[in-house]
Amino acid sequence: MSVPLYQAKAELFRTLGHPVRIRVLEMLGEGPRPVRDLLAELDVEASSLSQQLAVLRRAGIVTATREGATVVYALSTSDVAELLGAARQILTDMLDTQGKLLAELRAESGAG
Amino acid sequence: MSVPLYQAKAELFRTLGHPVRIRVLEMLGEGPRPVRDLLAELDVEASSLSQQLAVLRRAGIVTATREGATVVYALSTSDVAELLGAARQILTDMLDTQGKLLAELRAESGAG
DNA sequence: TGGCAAGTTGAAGAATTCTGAAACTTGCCC
DNA sequence: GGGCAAGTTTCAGAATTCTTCAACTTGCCA
Repeated sequence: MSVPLYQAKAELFRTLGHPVRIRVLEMLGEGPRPVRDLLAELDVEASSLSQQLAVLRRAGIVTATREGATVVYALSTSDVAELLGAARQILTDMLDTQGKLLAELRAESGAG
Repeated sequence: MSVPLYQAKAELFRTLGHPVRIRVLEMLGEGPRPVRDLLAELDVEASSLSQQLAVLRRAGIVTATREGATVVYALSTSDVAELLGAARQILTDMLDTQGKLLAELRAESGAG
């Protein structure tokens, strides 16, 4: 076996662990986009975005296609959307639980 | 808004981005486990494992319960399993694609 | 109470990752 | 060919994260 699956998973998650990269993936989830568009929405420097795109490219999560002067990025697999969805699910779950705990605490201190 | 969702997602993924933490989550996916058991399967030092467990705890992904001398860990939400499943899906997808590309290349060089 | 097993915590140095600045390609239009 | 727009690459310093070692709790049992 070359790379154990759990290590590949860890690397995949690490690759996703950056706000700009997440936003890029979310935008690409709606369809391919030229770098220019990503840049317009992201409020980061071009070189910085390029770095993050390179990270995603190296990981094989996105593909880049040159069309004349512009470069268009796209998801390599649409499964990425599910991953992001699962993450959102977990986060809302956790926020929910926290909210309930807070409410209980408030109720207790009100009653006690 | 306190923390933007995309940033929370990035932090969540970053939290998962470590081989030991992945393996711990996979084991906990089968049910709660005392640290001792995790340690037995993982081939890392106790203090190192403890560090990684602390990362997962701080992120709210797992919970720790003391039972006498032993500490038992469990997933805070079973949604984590889906996240890991989605990751596996992406990886097998990508390996698959790569495999096909390799096969095509071999076919071409064989034919050419 | 002493001692051991089970974990956790703190800290320092090594290794990675981030960020922004500057330089470098490519393609296009004049 | 000259110049500009669109991206990428390289690099150095700052910030994070990892790993290991040592010290510290807790609970249990003799």
